[in-house]
Amino acid sequence: MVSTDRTRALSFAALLSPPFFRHVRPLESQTMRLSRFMLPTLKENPAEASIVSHRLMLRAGMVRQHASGIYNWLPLGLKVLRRIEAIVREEQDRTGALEILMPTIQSAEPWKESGRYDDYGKEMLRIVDRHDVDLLYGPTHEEVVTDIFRKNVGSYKSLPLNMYQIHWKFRDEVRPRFGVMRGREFLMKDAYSFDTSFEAAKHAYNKMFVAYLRTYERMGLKAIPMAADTGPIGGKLSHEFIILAETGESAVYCHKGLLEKSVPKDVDYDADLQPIINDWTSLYAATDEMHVETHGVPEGDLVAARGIEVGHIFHFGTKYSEPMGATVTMPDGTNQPVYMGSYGIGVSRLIGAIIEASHDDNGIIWPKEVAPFAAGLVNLKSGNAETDAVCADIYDRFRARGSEVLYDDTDERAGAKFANMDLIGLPWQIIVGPKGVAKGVVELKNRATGERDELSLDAALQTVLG
RNA sequence: CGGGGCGUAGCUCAGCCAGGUAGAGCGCUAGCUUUGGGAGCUAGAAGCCGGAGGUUCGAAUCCUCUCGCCCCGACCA
Repeated sequence: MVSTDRTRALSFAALLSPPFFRHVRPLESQTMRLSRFMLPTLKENPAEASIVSHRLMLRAGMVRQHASGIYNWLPLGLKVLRRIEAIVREEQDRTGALEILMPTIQSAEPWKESGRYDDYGKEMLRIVDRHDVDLLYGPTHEEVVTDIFRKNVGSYKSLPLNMYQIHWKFRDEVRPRFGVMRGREFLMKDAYSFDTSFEAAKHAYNKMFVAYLRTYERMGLKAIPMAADTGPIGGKLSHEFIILAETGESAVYCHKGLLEKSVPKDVDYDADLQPIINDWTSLYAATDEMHVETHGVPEGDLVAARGIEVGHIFHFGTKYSEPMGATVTMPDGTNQPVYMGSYGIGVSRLIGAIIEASHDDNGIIWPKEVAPFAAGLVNLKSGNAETDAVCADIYDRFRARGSEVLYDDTDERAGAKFANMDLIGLPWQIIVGPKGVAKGVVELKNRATGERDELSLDAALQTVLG
């Protein structure tokens, strides 16, 4: 039967009725009970994973591989991804950058204009639609954002401008590996700055530089900016942000003083940031391909290590604005190509990097800021009236505070519960057993240090919630 | 893209060389016992042995082709 306007109107109304909105639920009704959660943990190491972060992400039930270099994000993994995204977003917003969302599937046209359609090579996944139009799954977005700019911005008065997005990209890597650290599909924050002069663009670059330092620090990481090769994006000024980790994919070198530097707090992004940049770039730091013998660092002060690239910033001037005609009218009436930069953070890769930097033999150790739950609540004897009651109370109090706790209300044995909690790495474990309850205490375990303390319920909550 | 390896139950793997009707451990289901660091016993469910051809009375096993995945290197957020 063909739907009439009337039936269509009715069904649309039905969509607006309350049941349709049931998925939009306040925190209080989200389930954080393990018995209702999907957490497919693995006791054994999957054969497909060789490095520790990949193994732990699979074992902790965070991700599952869908195809080579392409992953499904399960509930626990998605929670971490969202937390990292939120930190990145906050720090970008703080600089005055504006969030937008560009398509994953792009037209080949602007790429033909910039010349990169031919230059990019096989890493670009090319698609032809039914009308024989050339499309591609975006590996990056300089062309698209430049197109947005030229069609919508025409005056120097609109600058400076920085647009960013947090979105999925695809690069058809020859050899995907290391789980989400080197996947083909990955979540990336990419920002693009537009300015009227080289000097102004330098300031835009510096803002991102500082924002990156802050972003990584909030995730519990020590990232070191290193002079970098600009690669196919082009330009002269570029830094990679590197996390030191044994399993890093490239060799890196830096002065040990960089490991001690502190990250600026309460930054005024309108002020001159050059002193901060100078401070961070005054000491030698370079990736393998930029490393030189004439670095001048005393033997004992040079750190040679392996690193994971978690961010890359470029200033490339008019490389795209010129061929694509992205110009603004200046005060004197002339039209001038804009000076651009682009700034990437590998959001999904960061999860792997954080685990590489923070784990032990028992599993992941999440830094507080990115942990999927603030704490785990372990009922050692589910079904016991006393422990059930205490756990229900704790669970409710967390929810009342708007904080998330993962309540293991299953009837697994204690050992299995402990092992699982250690594996998924929540910062705190609140352990409730019959003996403790009889004494009026719960046990609080710090995942990172392994310390366990018997505390009153209030003291435990105070420690976890702060 | 060069080189190597592997596809058998949800996971880890045995069986393949020397063809004969599919196995173990873990996990899962049920019951009993157990209960503070991945428990024990009993009973179960679960696999077109990656796919397609071929050889053979008979193929997980031999041959050919194909698809997928992993590892090492060269390349990349």
